[in-house]
Amino acid sequence: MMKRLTLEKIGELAGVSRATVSRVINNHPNISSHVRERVEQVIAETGYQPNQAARSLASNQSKILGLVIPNVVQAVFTDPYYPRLTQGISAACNQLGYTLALFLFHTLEQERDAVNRFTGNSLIDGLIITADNIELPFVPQLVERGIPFVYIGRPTVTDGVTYIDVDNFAGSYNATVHLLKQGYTRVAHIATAHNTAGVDRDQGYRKALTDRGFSVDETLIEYGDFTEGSGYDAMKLLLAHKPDAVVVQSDAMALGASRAVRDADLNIPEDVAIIGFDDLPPALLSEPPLTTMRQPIQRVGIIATETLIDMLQNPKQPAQHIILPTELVIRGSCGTVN
Amino acid sequence: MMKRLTLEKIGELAGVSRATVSRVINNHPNISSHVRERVEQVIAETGYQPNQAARSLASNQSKILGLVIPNVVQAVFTDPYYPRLTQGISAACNQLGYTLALFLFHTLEQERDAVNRFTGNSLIDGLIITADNIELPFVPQLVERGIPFVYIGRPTVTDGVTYIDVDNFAGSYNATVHLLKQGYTRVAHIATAHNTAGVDRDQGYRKALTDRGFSVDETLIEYGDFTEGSGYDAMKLLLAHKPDAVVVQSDAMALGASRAVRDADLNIPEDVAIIGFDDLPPALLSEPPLTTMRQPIQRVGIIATETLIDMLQNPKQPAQHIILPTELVIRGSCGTVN
DNA sequence: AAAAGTTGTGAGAGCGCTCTCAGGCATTTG
DNA sequence: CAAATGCCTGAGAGCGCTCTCACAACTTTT
Repeated sequence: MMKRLTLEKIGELAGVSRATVSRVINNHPNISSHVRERVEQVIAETGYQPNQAARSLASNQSKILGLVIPNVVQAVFTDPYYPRLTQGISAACNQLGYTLALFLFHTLEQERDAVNRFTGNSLIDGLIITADNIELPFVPQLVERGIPFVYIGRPTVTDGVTYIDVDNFAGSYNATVHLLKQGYTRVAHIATAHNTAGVDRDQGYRKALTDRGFSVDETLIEYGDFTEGSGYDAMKLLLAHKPDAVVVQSDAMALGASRAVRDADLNIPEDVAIIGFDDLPPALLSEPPLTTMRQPIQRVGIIATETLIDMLQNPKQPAQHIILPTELVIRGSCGTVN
Repeated sequence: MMKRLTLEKIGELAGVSRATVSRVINNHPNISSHVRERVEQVIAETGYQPNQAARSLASNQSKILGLVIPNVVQAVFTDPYYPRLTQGISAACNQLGYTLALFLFHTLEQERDAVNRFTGNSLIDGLIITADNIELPFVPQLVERGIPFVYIGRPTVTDGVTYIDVDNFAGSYNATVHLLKQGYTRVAHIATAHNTAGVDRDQGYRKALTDRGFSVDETLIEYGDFTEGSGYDAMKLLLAHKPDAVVVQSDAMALGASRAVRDADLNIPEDVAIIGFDDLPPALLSEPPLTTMRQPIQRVGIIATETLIDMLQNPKQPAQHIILPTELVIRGSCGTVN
């Protein structure tokens, strides 16, 4: 157990001042190359690591980013969406020299005074907010307190908020068009409520129908909450109206829907074709494999992180709205391939 | 955007010194109650939050715990195990006033010099290490450098290492015994290699057989890697040897195994009974619902966190080995209930 | 009633870093 | 050749806390 090293000690060993060592570590220009080399050698030999707390205090930045996942209860367990997103964020953090702190809320109280954990205590430099279906009460508060953050998804109030989203409208539109082009005429929809992604996807579905000369039949639209079970229930209801295809707003619900179809002794895709949304691993394993609209989830995480760090380094720039495209992945459940 | 508050300013407003305010915040004894009240009132009115960096620097502890999940690539996406564990850890952190930092490794290089991120930079106070199947190269290094940590699972070298594990041996033993008691005579096993949990479960399976007078048939044992696909492959191989039941080391593999059974046009549990391990949500949704050995995953996370924080507060105590029990959850796939 | 112990508070020295400022030295300019 | 400019380095002042020490004001002991 060796003694704790400080800048001072490294400077002593290298025969320079603390300030110079600091410059070397922070890659300042205007350091003579032989001094830089000597200092770097001493650092390598001693395995010196700068004290983060002292750095934070002196520089007023912690190099820690916070990832906020509210509403943990349902989604996090069922859906590989969050792990995948986290994966992307973590990768970007590692690469850019940031540490990732995870904030899950387990009680309403924690959610309520969450803002205080991020305010004026120099714990985190910025936040990545993910929200599934409930608009967070603290998003406006974050704006008000001037905490830098990016939002994943599209918030209801977009003013001055930087967000990263996928093109939900186009994704749903294209999925629906794909089915229509195959000749399906009763294309149903399992939607979700209370979230902007769901609204956008719903509009994409409707627009596709009308664009291709179909009218929207409200009895062919049911709502779920992104869980497998809700997809099952919704499909049960839809089957009464004899759809020949269904566009589902998530893979998990699509899997539930196919379970309902099987339970009704119908076949996929012969009796009912199904298209999901997400392209998470379970989609591939279902029988038949699920056709789905792929979201670049991991990329969303990476871009969110990069965008946030960019905001930190260049404040005062206007809020950005980044929309990433989706991609239709055709597999067995939509009747195009056999 | 109000001015940054400091202890000094709060003291000024309350008419006391910085030291006294610090005492109030840290709940020191020997403060007169009227002073304490006045200070607390000022803090409440101003919304003052102590600067974490300064605290860390002065007190030499960051109140940040690190969660290390190596080997991300495969498991994290497929398996709700990690999200669930994280959930438990996060809950405990929130409750005990710690912040949770997440460390995922995305490259071998990151894994290799991970230790340095935790050493002598006062970033984290302690670590929670999870490992799935490969023994981490840095566990001995952590011990050597004196970084406080708890290990989730059982490490291969347990000396001086505090770990939290579930009773894998008993779980697997009891699952096997349950099938044997039902009258199944050719009970197969889908095991895993290179991890202590797998070894323990394998031994439990074998012991159960011999205890009840059966001999171990090595052709009835195949290996997977915890993924659905590997369970499918293993079961395909096993079916050649006509098992009438199978004990599987994870739910994900059990789901793969049931897919293989269905693909062979056999029925569960009539032709082959299945018992999984974990009791994660998908188990409930499979057809028939999966009988499984439940692990208290979330509790493991909570206890790991509590144990770690206890170690931080009381160093010098001996390493603890905590083993939590498992519980058999009987559903449709094992032929006991219809 | 003097000595000893308690309790509550303030002063002040760090913790290990960053960053401004000033100055030494070498190089360029008028 | 003096003056101006640029490059490199050190000194030193914080950043906002914690924690020891000292001491004043009481209370208890002898």
